[in-house]
Order: sequence, then structure tokens, then C-alpha cells
Amino acid sequence: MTTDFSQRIIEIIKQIPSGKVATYGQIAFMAGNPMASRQVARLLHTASGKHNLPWQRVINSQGLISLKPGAGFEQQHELLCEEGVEFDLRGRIDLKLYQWNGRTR
DNA sequence: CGTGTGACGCGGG
DNA sequence: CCCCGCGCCACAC
Repeated sequence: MTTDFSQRIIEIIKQIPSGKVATYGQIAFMAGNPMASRQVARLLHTASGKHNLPWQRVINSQGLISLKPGAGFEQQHELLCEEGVEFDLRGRIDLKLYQWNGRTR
């Protein structure tokens, strides 16, 4: 049985617009638990496909993809590129430009 | 029930 | 920039 918290996280992620990204901490904060960024990550890892979530739009606070090469990194990079998100030479995303403010949707 | 681990975050050296 | 440590939460052993 999914908890309300989990459900909220799902809903929030669903709201992230294409071309924008959000951080784990940001989502946890919006869901009501600023310290549950880990839970957010875990939830994504497990139920990303079950809810048709744009999991690729969730990255860490450094603007980096938290997945390791060969474990989804490429796919996430691909999907984001298709949405217009750009990466710098170090594979980092400029949050100033692409981070979802939580209002636009 | 203690311990380790992880798609995390933040502060410090 | 890198490496470490600590805090937090859920889960597998």
C-alpha cells in the first residue's frame, strides 16, 4: 500500500514540465518532508515505470545525473536532450536555467 | 534488532 | 575539484 507521502511524490513528479528538471531535495521539500530526498530516490528507482513518471527529470542538487554509466545514465541523458535540456562538458545541467520552479507546469 | 547500503544533501578541509 | 563525515529515511540481511 502506497503511503500518502509516496503518492504526493508521484503527483509532484508528474507535474514537472518537459524541458525542466527538479532535484530530489526539492521534491522531498514540496512533498512535505525536506529530509526525505533519499526516499524520493528510492521511490523513483522502484516505481518509476508503474506510474509513467518522467523520472528522467529528477536529478541531484549538483545538477548531475545520479545514475552510473551503464545503469540508466545514457537513457536519462538521451531523454533530457530530447526535451531540450542541455549539459555542459562535465555532463552537468545548469539549474539556473532548467530547474523547475514548482509553479510553472 | 543491529548493520550495511543507496537514483540524496550539506558543510568542511 | 576531490574526498570525508554526518544526518535522514526505507529496506535487505
